[in-house]
Amino acid sequence: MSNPSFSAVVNLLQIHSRLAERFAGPLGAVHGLALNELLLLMHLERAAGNRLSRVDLARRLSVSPSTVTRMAAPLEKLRLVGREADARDARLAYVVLTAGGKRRVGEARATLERLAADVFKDRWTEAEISSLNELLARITAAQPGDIS
Amino acid sequence: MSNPSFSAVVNLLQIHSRLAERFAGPLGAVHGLALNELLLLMHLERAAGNRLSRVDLARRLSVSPSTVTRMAAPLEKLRLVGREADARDARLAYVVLTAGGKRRVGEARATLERLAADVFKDRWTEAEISSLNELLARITAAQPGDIS
DNA sequence: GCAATATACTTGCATATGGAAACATATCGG
DNA sequence: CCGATATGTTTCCATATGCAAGTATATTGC
Repeated sequence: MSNPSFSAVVNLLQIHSRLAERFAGPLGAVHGLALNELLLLMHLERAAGNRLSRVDLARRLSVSPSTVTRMAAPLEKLRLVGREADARDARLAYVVLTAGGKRRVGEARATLERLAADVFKDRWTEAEISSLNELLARITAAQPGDIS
Repeated sequence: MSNPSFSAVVNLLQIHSRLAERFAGPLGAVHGLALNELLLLMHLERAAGNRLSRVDLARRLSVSPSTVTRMAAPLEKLRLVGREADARDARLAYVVLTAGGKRRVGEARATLERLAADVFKDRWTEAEISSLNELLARITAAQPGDIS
């Protein structure tokens, strides 16, 4: 195809579908987490004080605030996250990573790292993977909250 | 992060969410199509005879067969696709692109090309975009039915 | 200080999707 | 040829998600 921007975007969309499909099984079976739940926990892991407000999480995950509310509920039930209020602003309901949540996200990230490595297992050099990563990082650059 | 495979995969997942969010509005408003519907139509556009069976479409889109069945229904109602039987195998129900479907996918693809160009509008050289595209294409390489 | 507006969160509703089951048809092994 | 198995499609059910509306709190303009 003669339009690299278009091809790149279409390839990216297709790769996502395949990876999500491929990762869902292992992450669910081994750690009881959906891929989006793991990303949520990883954002908390990176955040100052291991906590973020729901709208902040929504922005970082590119989902709606209502989705964050509903994603957080079962994670809270599992004691992987907790809820904290803000002393100054009573509207805020922070999602906080618990000790158990830290442990779990560490384990699940290890699995995701292995799955990610499998993606490039064949016919990829370290330099190529790094090159791809840097190009992708340029797209996410403007985004708040980097967990990569 | 010291693990490029992992970073690349995480970046890729995040970019997808952002792009899907960003593309959904224009595609829906201008062409009345969801992003996944456009991808389905693009697969038909590329396929021999502009037609594919439902399981084949499911594989190419990385969705379940039931999803294809339900995605095809409204597109058929809009006369963008039709249904054809196979002379040899009565189980198959091909999804076929109609003349109207060809027109629509052409228009919508033009919009997606513009949206894709916007992604790289700032701080990207042609060479960088091509480089990214080639690296992404290597991940999709093993996949049947390239529409990029 | 108060009304108007903005922001954070939650809930109700509609839609999208995967998996299992049901069904039809095809293929295979004998 | 026939039973067993495999494949393609659809439907049922459960889950995930966005949007709009509702509620609570904060900020802003006067």
